[in-house]
Amino acid sequence: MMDVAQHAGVSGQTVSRVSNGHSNVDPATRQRVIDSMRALGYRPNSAARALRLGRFRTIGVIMFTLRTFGNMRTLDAIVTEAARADYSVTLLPVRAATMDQVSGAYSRLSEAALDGVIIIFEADLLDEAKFTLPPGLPVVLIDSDTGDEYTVVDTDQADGARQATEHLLGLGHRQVWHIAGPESSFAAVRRAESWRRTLREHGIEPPAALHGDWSTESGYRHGRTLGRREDVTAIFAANDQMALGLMRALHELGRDVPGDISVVGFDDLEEAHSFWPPLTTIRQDFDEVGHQAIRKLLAKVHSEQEENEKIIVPTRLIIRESTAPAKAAAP
Amino acid sequence: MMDVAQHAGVSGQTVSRVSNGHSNVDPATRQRVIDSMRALGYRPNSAARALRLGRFRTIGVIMFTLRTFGNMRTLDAIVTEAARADYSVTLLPVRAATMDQVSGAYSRLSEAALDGVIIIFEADLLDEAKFTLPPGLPVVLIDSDTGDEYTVVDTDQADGARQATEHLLGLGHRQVWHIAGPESSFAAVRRAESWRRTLREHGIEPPAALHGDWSTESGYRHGRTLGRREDVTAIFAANDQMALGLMRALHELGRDVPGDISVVGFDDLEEAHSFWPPLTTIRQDFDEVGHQAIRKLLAKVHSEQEENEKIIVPTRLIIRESTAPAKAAAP
DNA sequence: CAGCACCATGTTGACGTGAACATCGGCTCG
DNA sequence: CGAGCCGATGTTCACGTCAACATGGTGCTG
Repeated sequence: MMDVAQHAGVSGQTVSRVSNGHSNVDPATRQRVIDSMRALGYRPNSAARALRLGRFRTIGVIMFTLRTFGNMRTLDAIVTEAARADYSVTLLPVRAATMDQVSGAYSRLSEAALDGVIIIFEADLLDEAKFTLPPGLPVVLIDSDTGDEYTVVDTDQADGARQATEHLLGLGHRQVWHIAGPESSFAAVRRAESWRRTLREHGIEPPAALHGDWSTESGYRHGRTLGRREDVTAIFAANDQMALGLMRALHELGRDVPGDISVVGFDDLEEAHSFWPPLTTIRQDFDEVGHQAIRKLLAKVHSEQEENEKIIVPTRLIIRESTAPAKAAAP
Repeated sequence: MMDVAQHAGVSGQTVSRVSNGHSNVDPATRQRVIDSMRALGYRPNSAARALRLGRFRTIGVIMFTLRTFGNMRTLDAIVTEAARADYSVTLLPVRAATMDQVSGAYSRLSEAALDGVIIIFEADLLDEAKFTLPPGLPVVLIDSDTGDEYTVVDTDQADGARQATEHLLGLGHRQVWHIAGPESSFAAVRRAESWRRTLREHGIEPPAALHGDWSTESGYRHGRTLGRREDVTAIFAANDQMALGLMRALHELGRDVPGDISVVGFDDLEEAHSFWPPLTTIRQDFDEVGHQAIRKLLAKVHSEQEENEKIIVPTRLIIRESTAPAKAAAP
């Protein structure tokens, strides 16, 4: 900075003012400084700036894996939204649920240059991790369980599962089976609970849920089982990938979708409309989740005095060709 | 830091030594300092540290979109590998190819606290962007075009396309059609070129490639066209998503895969093995790409004196059920 | 026992920036 | 025409850390 100042024949402070776009600088001087910055290839040192200001203009995102569609889309939305506010996003991966890993993330976290963090995290792991979150660091949780301890942005999983189930019931199906996600997933548990509740509200006793692990493979496995049962006519899978595996199993078993069995997924993958048949599913609004998460987090960062709140982002049923009215039942 | 020093009755320097794990500290003193750090909730200030050391332990990743499978997997690998070396990863999204966006990325980049950047970027855009890359910042390119200007980690697109094409020819198909990616994509162009070259090497004059935009939708569109042609028996799609859309179109047209038409994709999506039918495709080793990119970048960061080089990561044909021998041709 | 090496710890200063305050000159207004 | 004000610019200092050097004490060697 001093080099630029000398080159332009001004003081360092004036350079600082130009580089921060402050008002009280003579246009001629400003131009001279800008030219000098160009000439000398000056880049402000963000470490010094952060040190001086106590702010980093960076937020951290803690997540287990990038390999799921939902996490990726959420991250994408967060990054986009953060960039709009001129914040950078730093990724803090946590590989596994071991205590080692969590404290590893902690040591990185505690040293990281962050103004706040967004956590996309299965609930049960948060219990271990929360002890180690640096105090005073603003936090927003996405799709996770918590008391009033944090601000949470939450997709309306329950309503999505209800819509899926009622869609199938509305088509005349007498029972809806469910391929759930892993029991360790908060989202999966809520989808399963809502499915169960919705059936009961319609006077139907739900069968046992089959638990998968979100993978197509697990959907396929359960599909091999369900597909052999003549009484199964409607299946709600807790995500699109399991629905895909499920449909593959049904194809192999010669069961027609939707002729024999209707299938609903959850997520609305980019590809879902090109599955065979195109998949009826529940669309999540990841962009909105990311948007709200950043909005709330930055509010906390700037004002220090934000109440914790819970934001619910709605889901929407997308009807395609994998669902059809139930065949008339034998009287 | 001074608070901790006072609390432990030592000097700031000793606290610094403890916090950096330096050797020459009496175990008793070290313990006292650690206790004080705990008691006071001390966290080292990374801005000050970065200012002092001139290093941030952070690398940037510039990319257009997180919404493609390949980018996501590559990013995942980069983050994992960086974490292993105790580096953080900051995302620098560039939305569109407009000059506005590129200079926006530049202003963020030039102010960002980075030791180096990895660019996952279509080639033609790099031309505009390269002018604005801060000089002296170590750079590694992934899957992009360049002279010797940068170090590049590159998936062996050409060999993958060759394997796909030869696999189909080996099954007895007389011609292989190709649904290519957008012409603006370097990877797409190389796959298309290699497909063309491979056919010529086998004495076959390639038909015109059909250009999609990587989306299932574009695969579907071209599938509607190709599927109507009786002479088409083998199609190589430049990614799995287009292959998926293609197969949906073929199903709709009543063409059997692989009975009537064999299909090969590229990428090996997590879901590809559950497509209907399970997709024969080319697997890319994203983990290796991420690993090599980080390795090379950190080498540059640490030694300043690294030659630019080009690393080629191999691809592999995964044979599933979407390809079958050609029917015996009429004599 | 003198001399010296070595270890634990303390002191000083500089990294680059921007807020707060200081200064200086010109312009307005009574 | 002088007082006061305002805008442009300069000066000083502190942010938290760590490298380099300084200090003082302990123990070993010849």
